[in-house]
Amino acid sequence: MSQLLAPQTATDHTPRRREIIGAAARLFSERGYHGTSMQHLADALGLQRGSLYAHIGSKEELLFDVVNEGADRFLERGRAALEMQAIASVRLRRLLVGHIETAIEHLDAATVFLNEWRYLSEELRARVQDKRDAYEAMLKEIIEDGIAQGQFRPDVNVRFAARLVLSAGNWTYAWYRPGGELGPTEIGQRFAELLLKGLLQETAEGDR
Amino acid sequence: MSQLLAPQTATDHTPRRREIIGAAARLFSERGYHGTSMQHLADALGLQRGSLYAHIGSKEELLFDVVNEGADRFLERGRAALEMQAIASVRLRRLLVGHIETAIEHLDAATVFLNEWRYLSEELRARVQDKRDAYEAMLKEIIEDGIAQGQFRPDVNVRFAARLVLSAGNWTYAWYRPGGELGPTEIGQRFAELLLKGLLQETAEGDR
DNA sequence: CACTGCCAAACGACCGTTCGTTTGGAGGCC
DNA sequence: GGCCTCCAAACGAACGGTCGTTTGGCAGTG
Repeated sequence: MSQLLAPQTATDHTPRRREIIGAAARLFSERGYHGTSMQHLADALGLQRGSLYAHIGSKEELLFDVVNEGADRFLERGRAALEMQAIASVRLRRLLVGHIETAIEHLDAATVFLNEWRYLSEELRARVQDKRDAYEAMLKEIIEDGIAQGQFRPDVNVRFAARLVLSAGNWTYAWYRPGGELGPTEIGQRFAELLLKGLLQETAEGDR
Repeated sequence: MSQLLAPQTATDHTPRRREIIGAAARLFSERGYHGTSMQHLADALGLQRGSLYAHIGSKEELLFDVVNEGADRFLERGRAALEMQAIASVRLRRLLVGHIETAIEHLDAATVFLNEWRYLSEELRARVQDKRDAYEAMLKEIIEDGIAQGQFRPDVNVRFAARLVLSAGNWTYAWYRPGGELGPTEIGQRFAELLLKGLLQETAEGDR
């Protein structure tokens, strides 16, 4: 009965399977999907190659689990930002901070989500693409609100602004290394600040 | 004699080898390095697997050629922006526009440079890392100049600002598809505009 | 006794690389 | 022109090894 109420959200993965997905996330992010063999994965878990197939259907299914889980985490945070009762800049800030927090707190899964999803077969990739599109739509909606409310410049191209925000968040995995001076939240705040206010001094108008 | 004057710059690759590197760039960017077999590459060139080894040393050497060539193109453009006689915002704009132009005009090589370089062996990867560091240093220098000259906000963190600019440029490969409405130059200009001026209206001061 | 979780072995396919040989010209010499 | 030499380019078979996946059995637990 409670299964019916939570049909898709609570992925009914057995504990052992969750361990395997976690190990796969780490290996896929380090070595890439094609660079990771089932032997690597089995070694990391201390068992034989073939034994994995008692828990999973295929290597690709494993990739999908990692990628899909990553997508869901971003979506969840995005939805929270979208539904805030606040002006656009605050919601945008929340989205970007949430994005970077998610990317860093689950660095392996986020890396796989961003880098390796394209190796999914067409059908599975399409399901991930839908979630990406939905996320981007949320971001655009916030930016459009900001323009309509007169808080953002009226001449900004919504699509480009959204891409810039996503670029800031999506490239994090490429340079972030644990143990840095700043935590995920502070990193997100600083990027949001820069994106909102820009590099130029407000008084400087010498630029074209 | 003239060989001695240009010892390293003019990569002395035979024409056939250049074809192979080009095909490798395309395949590596599409399927990933580990997802591309020598059979794939041979098929794309219309010859046998083993015949490739008359022209190249190894698969990894091929990856290095693609990645290194990509790095050199970015460096060249960065140097041009750094040496401009102009205020910081103009030089920053030039760097970002050049970056995106390079990324799009050589989309395959740029994708491989950004995504697949980490699969190089330690020694080769280090040589690429040096070029990346040099490029980032150029960008930081421009930003520092902008602050020193009073054109950029004095409170911007140089490292973060540089990362934001690089994020904008480096994520391009992930969404750009040929045949869009805007060309590389216009895309770079718009990103630069957004990064310099920010999203907020100048009059809006309600945001913390 | 049934069930889980894993092992050990095997499957055919494909991996990157090596190697001896063949091919089609280009250039020098009579 | 006819002949010989040389060479770059590619072939096609083979190397040892690894790939992802399947299968049958066995020990341990409820």
